[in-house]
Amino acid sequence: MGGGQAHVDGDATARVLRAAGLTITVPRRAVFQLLVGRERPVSAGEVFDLLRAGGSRLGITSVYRVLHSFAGAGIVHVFAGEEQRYRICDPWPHAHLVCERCGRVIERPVDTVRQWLAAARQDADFVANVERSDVYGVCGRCRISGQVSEARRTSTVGDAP
Amino acid sequence: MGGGQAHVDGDATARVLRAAGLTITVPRRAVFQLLVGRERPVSAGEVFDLLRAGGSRLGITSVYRVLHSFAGAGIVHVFAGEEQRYRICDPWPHAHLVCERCGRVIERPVDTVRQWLAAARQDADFVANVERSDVYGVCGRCRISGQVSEARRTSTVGDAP
DNA sequence: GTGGAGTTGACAATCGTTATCGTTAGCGCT
DNA sequence: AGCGCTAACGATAACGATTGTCAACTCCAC
Repeated sequence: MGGGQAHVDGDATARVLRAAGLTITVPRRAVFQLLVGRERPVSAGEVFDLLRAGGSRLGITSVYRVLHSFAGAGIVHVFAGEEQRYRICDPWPHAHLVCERCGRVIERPVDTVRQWLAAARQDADFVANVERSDVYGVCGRCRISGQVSEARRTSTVGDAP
Repeated sequence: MGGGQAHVDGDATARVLRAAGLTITVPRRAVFQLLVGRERPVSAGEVFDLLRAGGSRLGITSVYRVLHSFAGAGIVHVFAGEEQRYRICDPWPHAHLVCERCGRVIERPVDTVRQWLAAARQDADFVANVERSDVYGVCGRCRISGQVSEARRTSTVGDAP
């Protein structure tokens, strides 16, 4: 236990929040740090449970408020479903590829999907908003391992540092 | 008031339901006929309200049950969101293009989007499930008219025959 | 350190959806 | 056409996720 990369990103969190135009508060730091590094989106309830388990006193109402402020500032993406799930996302334009097996999300720059844009426009006179369109499928990891897990339904602890 | 094409499709409805392996009941006929021909998905609440306005005594519970049976049989597609919305869809493999302006849904055969499949697979080692991935964007009609309506949020009466 | 605006926390209310259960109706069979 | 079994229905209550309210509390500029 020497030099310590313990909470080195404490300031990085502040930097992200400030850049997003949000004031820096304890709840926002807590939620952001819980979200950072996770591949799978988590629900508000999961955020609440995980924070409580970690000793936080944050209320469920505040969890929702914080997540909304993040979504409004564009630093998290909201995934629709029976319950909404949240995940930190990059500031630049990108598409979301959601694995149906393991639930993890892959972000790819919009440039990559220009072919789809072109095809849709030509075929259906439709200009796709790739950033808003979550694409479901199977990621390379799961295709290889052929696993069966349900994902997006089971708890998702143990995916972030 | 002559020959009458009044309820000519009464039997067509029955044919669809039977082909889907569902028994034919009054509530299922009513919901199906309300859904048929609509470009925009409707919520369970809207189905309920519209049917009630039309004199039906169908309960909200039954609306959900009927919609679920339709979804299970594959004759409607469920659109995720704050509230779920339902729309009749074709039996063959297809992608859904959802207009963010007017809310209408365009179906395109899967073949059309093979390019996207290929691009995603090569770039992210990801095999897209095009049938499950609703793509949001702006349809040709709205791009031309440049209208501002909210859609998917306002009531959607007056879109089906 | 102080003040004011923005944020938080607890509680209650709301909304969409599902479970329960007694009643009813579809439909194969006679 | 009538009978009976099973599936479907309707009303009500329950449920879970999300939002509204409002007093107490922080963040941060001064």
